[in-house]
Amino acid sequence: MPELPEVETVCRGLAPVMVGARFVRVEQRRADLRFPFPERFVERLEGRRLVTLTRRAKYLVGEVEGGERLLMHLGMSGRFTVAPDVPAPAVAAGKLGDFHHETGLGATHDHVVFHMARDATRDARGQGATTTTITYNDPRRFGFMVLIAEAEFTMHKMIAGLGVEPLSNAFDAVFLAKAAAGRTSDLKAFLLDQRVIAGLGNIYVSEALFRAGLSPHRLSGSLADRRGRPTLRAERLVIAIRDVLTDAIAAGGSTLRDYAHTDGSLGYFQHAFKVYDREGAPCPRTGCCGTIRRSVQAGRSTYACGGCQR
DNA sequence: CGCATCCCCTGCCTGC
DNA sequence: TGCAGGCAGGGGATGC
Repeated sequence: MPELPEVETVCRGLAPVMVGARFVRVEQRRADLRFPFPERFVERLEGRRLVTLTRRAKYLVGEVEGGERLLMHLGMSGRFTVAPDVPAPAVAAGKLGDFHHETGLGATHDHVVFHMARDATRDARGQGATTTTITYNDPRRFGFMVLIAEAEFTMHKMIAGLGVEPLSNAFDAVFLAKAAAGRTSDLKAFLLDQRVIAGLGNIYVSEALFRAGLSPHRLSGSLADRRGRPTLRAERLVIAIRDVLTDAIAAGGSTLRDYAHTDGSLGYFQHAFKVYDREGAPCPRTGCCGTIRRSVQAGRSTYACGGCQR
C-alpha cells in the first residue's frame, strides 16, 4: 500500500480536481470496505463542496462544506483514478464494459465514485458544468472512508494518536531521541509505530535504515544517550528519513503492484530501492562487500545489508 | 504499557 | 495445467 510518499502523490493529483468542486453525485457500491461506510455517507456528501484536501500520515483529509471532514485511507491496495465523465451514450452502447482504459484495471473493485463539478465551469457551448469522475478502486478492501464532525476531528481515534510528520520541522534528532529513550523494541518496529512517526511504512523504513547505516534489529533506545540526548545515530536517521521521503515524493512514489497516480501513470522510486525486495543482491554501498538479507520482524519482511548496517 | 500474533481480503507468483 | 502455499505498501483487536 501506499506509504507517505504515495499518499502525498495521490493528494497532489486529487486536489486540483476536487478542491473547490462539489460532490454532484456519489456512488457507494457496497456497504463496507475495511469498516462499514458511515451512516448516510452519500447524502452527507452530495451537494457539498470540498474546501480543502490534505494529507496527514497515510490519510487523506478532506474538509467538506457544512462542517464535516472526509477521512480516507488507501489500505494496501487502494487507488484513486481521475477521469472526465464518460458521456452516457458511450456507456449505453457498451463501448466501455468492465474495463478502465485509463488504468487497465477491471471495474470489479470500483467501490466508490465521486462525480465532481465546479459551479462556475461551463463548456464551450455553455451547456452545464463539466464534471470529473473520481473512482476509488481497492481489491483487498483494507482502505476506508469515514466522515467526522469538524469539532471532533482532532480527538478522533484515528487521528488523535498520530505522531509527528517526518517532513515537518518538529521531526528532529532531539524529538527522535526523546521518543526512543528507554525503549526496548527494535529499531524497525519503532519506526513503523505511527504513534511516534506518522507515515513511514515497510518500504521506507528499510530504505531509511540503509541510508543511515543502521541495523533494523538494533535497540531503538540506542538513539538516545543516558540523558535522553540524541546520539549521532539519531542525527543520521533523521536525515536519512527526510531524504528518502523527499526523494520518493519527487519520483512520484513507488509502484509495486497496485499503486498508481490519479492519472494512471506510475511512480518510479522503486527503481531507486537500495535494499527493499533485493534479497541476495550485493550491497550497493561503495566499498561494502555485503549482501542484502531478508528477515522477518513483526511478521513483515525487512531488508538490510549485514555488512554496513550496524 | 509493550510486544507478538492473528485477522481482514484479493491477486499474483512459486513450486510441486 | 492445476492447485496449494506464501507473500504483498495497511492497521486494528486480542492476549500475554
